[in-house]
Amino acid sequence: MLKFDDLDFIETVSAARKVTFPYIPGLLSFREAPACIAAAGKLTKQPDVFIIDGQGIAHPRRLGLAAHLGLFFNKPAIGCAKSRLTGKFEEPPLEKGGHTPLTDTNTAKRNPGLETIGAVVRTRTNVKPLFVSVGHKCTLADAVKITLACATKYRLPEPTRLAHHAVSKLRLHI
DNA sequence: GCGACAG
DNA sequence: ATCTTGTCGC
Repeated sequence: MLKFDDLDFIETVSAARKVTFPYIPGLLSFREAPACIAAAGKLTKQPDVFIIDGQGIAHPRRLGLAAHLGLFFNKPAIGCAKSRLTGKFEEPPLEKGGHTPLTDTNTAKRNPGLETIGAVVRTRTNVKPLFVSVGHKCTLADAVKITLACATKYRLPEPTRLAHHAVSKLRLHI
């Protein structure tokens, strides 16, 4: 967990769980959520917003890992995925901060038609964009702003980058 | 039936 | 995700 304004380190928590479900596109929550929930339960302070390595509502059924966890925690959550699961988009400008909408066809009888489900965001100039989407309790505009605010020198936002780093170190002890 | 497919 | 060497660009 990091402090939002200056990205100062606050704490790192982790949890190890045996995999009980395979990776199936669209069903990532069933594989990842248990460990995520266990780890979050160890936090000594509650975060204001979760940045999740996966999709929010940019999901075939609008319920990606970030949406799932946000609902479970009843906290704001942002889906920050490294690649696309569903939806169409135009390549965003190559400069950091450039972004285009991620759209998908909604087949629900309520509001059929094209729907914006996320944003394709360039978090670093000339580098592959990230797929940002609302997870829970936030707007897409804020999700993009927060993602960019956390992406300083690298492609991935700092919280995600530090988490990957922490996991790599933990795996050495196994 | 044929592609697409978060991590 | 993981395997895996050299290489391209700022």
